Amino acid sequence: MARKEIDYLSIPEEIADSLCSCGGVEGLIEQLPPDTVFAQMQGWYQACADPTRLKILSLLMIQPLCVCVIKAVVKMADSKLSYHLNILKRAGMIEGDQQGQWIIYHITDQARAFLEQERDRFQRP
Amino acid sequence: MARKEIDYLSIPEEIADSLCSCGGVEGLIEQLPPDTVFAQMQGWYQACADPTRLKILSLLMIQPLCVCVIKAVVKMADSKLSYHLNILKRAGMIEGDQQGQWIIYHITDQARAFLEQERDRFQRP
DNA sequence: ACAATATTTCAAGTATAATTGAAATATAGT
DNA sequence: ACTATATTTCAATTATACTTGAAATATTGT
Repeated sequence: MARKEIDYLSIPEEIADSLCSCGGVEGLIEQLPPDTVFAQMQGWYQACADPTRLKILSLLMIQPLCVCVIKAVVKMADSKLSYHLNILKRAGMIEGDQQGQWIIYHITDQARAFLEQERDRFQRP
Repeated sequence: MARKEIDYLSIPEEIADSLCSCGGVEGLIEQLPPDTVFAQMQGWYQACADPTRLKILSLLMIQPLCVCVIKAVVKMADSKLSYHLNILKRAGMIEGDQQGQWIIYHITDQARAFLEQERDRFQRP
């Protein structure tokens, strides 16, 4: 029955063979995680898909910082920086605590673990 | 000298202290990777920032597949699928080999390593 | 050479994300 | 209460990414 399904697709033999042994197209689909997982992952990577935000995360790996210091490093308008901070916050990558007049951002454990893993992949030739 | 720099920013004491001991704003900047690294990372995560593309990668983790089988799984128009395949290809996450009439895509080692790491982070509650 | 299938490319339209500058909020010090 | 500083929010614009359908390319079999 999986065979029928594969036949009418007309595909190369090698692919057909291994496809058969994993249940055809239906078998492949069953092996995939549910779409909710892809949606979650997409959100996380989207938050990382910006050089400014990656720099901010990298910065907060060093130590927690208030917005004005982050701003002094990344050199951009307040509102722009705030926009990016908010995206990182919504993604669960940073958290901010009001301390007097200032808001001090720190990186979350999740994000720190992720970036430590990723550091090796991107910072070694 | 780092002290002066920090003073005129007006920041909370705790931050100022640790900032001082790491060379002020200049010290922070020096600890960051060069911008080229952030650009590279950005490209990679951007390629991952789409549920369709994540599904395709997930699929190719199982076995190499021709476009028509991928299409049977993700259920979308040829041109749309081709667009996403091209993005993954440009990012160095998949490669395609013409085999007769078909093009068979496989995931690259880099992408496989990345997704194996990431699987743990997203597939365990 | 021709027809059929697989895949990509292109141009136009639509949707989403990023930037900008002004206005709003919050806190601290006077 | 008033001023100054820090940060965020908002609405409008601009830029980028995604989608669509038609046309182009490439390969195979006749």
